Amino acid sequence: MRNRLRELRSARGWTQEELGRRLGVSRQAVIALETDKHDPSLDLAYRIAALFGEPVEAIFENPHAAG
Amino acid sequence: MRNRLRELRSARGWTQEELGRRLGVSRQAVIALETDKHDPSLDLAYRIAALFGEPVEAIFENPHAAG
DNA sequence: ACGTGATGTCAGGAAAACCTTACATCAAGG
DNA sequence: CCTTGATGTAAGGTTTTCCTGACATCACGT
Repeated sequence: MRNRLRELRSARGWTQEELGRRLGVSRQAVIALETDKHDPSLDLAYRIAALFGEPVEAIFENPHAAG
Repeated sequence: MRNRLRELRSARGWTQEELGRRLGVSRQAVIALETDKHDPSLDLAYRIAALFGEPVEAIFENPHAAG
């Protein structure tokens, strides 16, 4: 699922390790998300949205969105 | 994670099996969500939101929400 | 040339989200 | 009483998400 994670992270000058620390996940998990290896759990998606102050849909593209 | 799945489903008069069919998951998956056995994947959460025409955050309570 | 930091990959494992099948309960109707 | 439909539980298996640890690369500064 396409996302703006790398864009949002580097806009804040954070490393993948720093982002992982702030989200409570490993650096590998961050890499897997940024490189589209897999999708986040809903709970992790909510933590990411809270951290960046944006709705989930604004960060992770919804492939089932209406319209 | 608390959610309004059962409320939204029964408001439409659907059975758990019918909802599972519309979402492309098993009846057990629907039960597990409604009874808080586990959280949906982000992709499934998006399918649910699209089906009911509401944002994800309006269906699944975000425990990390700001404010 | 050397070391350091950031990124990515790989291997192997743990945990959570899904699956199917089977069985129990309980309400409503005939 | 009996059947049927809706719901829930349980067991066992697959797939996906997330983990640690090790290693390769590449840019940068000294």
